[in-house]
Amino acid sequence: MRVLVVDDEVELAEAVARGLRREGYAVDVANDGADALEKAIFNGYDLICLDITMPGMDGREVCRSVRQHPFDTQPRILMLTARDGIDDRVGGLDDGADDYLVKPFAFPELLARARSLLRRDTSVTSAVLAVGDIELDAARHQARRGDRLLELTAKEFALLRFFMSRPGEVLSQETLLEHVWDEHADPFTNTVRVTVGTLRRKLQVGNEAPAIETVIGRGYRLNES
Amino acid sequence: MRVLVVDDEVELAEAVARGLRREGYAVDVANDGADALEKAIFNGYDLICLDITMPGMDGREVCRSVRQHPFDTQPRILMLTARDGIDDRVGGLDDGADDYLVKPFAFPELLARARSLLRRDTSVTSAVLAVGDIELDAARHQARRGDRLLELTAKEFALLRFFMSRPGEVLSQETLLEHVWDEHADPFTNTVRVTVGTLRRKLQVGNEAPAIETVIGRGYRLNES
DNA sequence: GGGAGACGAGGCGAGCTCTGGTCGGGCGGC
DNA sequence: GCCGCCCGACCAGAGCTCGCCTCGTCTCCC
Repeated sequence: MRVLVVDDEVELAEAVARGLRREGYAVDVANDGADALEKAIFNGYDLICLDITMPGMDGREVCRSVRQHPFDTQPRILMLTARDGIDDRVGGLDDGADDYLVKPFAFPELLARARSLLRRDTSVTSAVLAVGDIELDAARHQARRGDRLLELTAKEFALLRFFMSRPGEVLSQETLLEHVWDEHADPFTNTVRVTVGTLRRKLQVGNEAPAIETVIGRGYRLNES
Repeated sequence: MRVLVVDDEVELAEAVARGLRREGYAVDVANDGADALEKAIFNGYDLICLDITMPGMDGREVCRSVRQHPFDTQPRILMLTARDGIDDRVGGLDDGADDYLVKPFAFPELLARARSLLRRDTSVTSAVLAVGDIELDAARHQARRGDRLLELTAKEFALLRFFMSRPGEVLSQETLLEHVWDEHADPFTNTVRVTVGTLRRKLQVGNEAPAIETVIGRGYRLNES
């Protein structure tokens, strides 16, 4: 899971980043709003921990801009606010933040919120994903290829969802590991290959070309047709 | 779609209203129970977002009054409750609310719930909920499977009702705990598993596939057929 | 041009972890 | 007291991961 930590207090941002890295997240840091926005758009994160009060472009502005950007999947945004003034908190949610945390906060609390946001079912945001003749309903935890209902495990389902959120793109094993597996995943594992393998087999129709194809040396790609 | 937002925190109510208007709803705001009730009766809404804790006439009271009014079509009611309050959510559902949202909530989540409530054709408000051959009469506190009357405890009943309000959806243990149990529930408890287990047994017919199925790693799902 | 080695990917099966199911005891409210 | 509810403990099984082997391709060397 990729996380961006944004705070103009350099020390604090670094401390939070260290803590998150210890938990196995891939973390980048930005110290002002402009930098944050650029990184957010360029890199694409799963979660952004965003301080509200910053000189120049403040957190709320960043939040609004991020929300206007046409990501395939919008990052979750966790606002960090110094005051617990209703204005800030409400304003933040109004700007499209998913949750907020009042400073000073206990680190485990941030962790808990982060986990909960990342786990939160995308049924909230989207109904049914479709790529070619593959359909995926997150709320029902059901996927089908044509008429055939697919029996997928949780991992396979998560993997398929990730592929379907980026159809046609080549996704490296590293990227998949980062986004679909959480925390502590061993970078030398072959579990990605195995899971891609079984998913591919479950998606197979007759002896058509497989929906997920291998791009040797680069990764895998879900065909859009 | 007409929506009424009720909250004594003026700022919060306005923020929610703005967000809903951006989505194309026609939104009115009330800041106390009496005003809310009057508007509800005179204007007739499709949805009421109703804060529970208000001075004077509180949300539950408003809810009960609305439910007693002979509308052609009853509005859906989405209760907003404070996490640290002592509000009994199960009791709240008894007052006739259709769903709950715990403050602080992510705005997209409110939107999603609103959409889902407005889409839903069978709601808790109708006298009898029915999914497949399972029927549940909220007013009488009775549930039956086919001809057989089910002997359910309060918890089991509340759980079944929640499942029946979201047929086909996969509901995580966390979600169930949040909606059916109150906020003091220990997040590490296994009471959800136990209660789902007994409910499942009571719903069992011969050796058919169970009505409530387990989606490992995700949660439980009430089959629609 | 042919063969061998290296490398990357796929397949299979075993072990382990972790989730979920069940049972029984104890606590608290009516 | 009784009943419903919660909790701890134990058990079973599914699913995840890993190691090892195979297969195919590319490259380098003879």
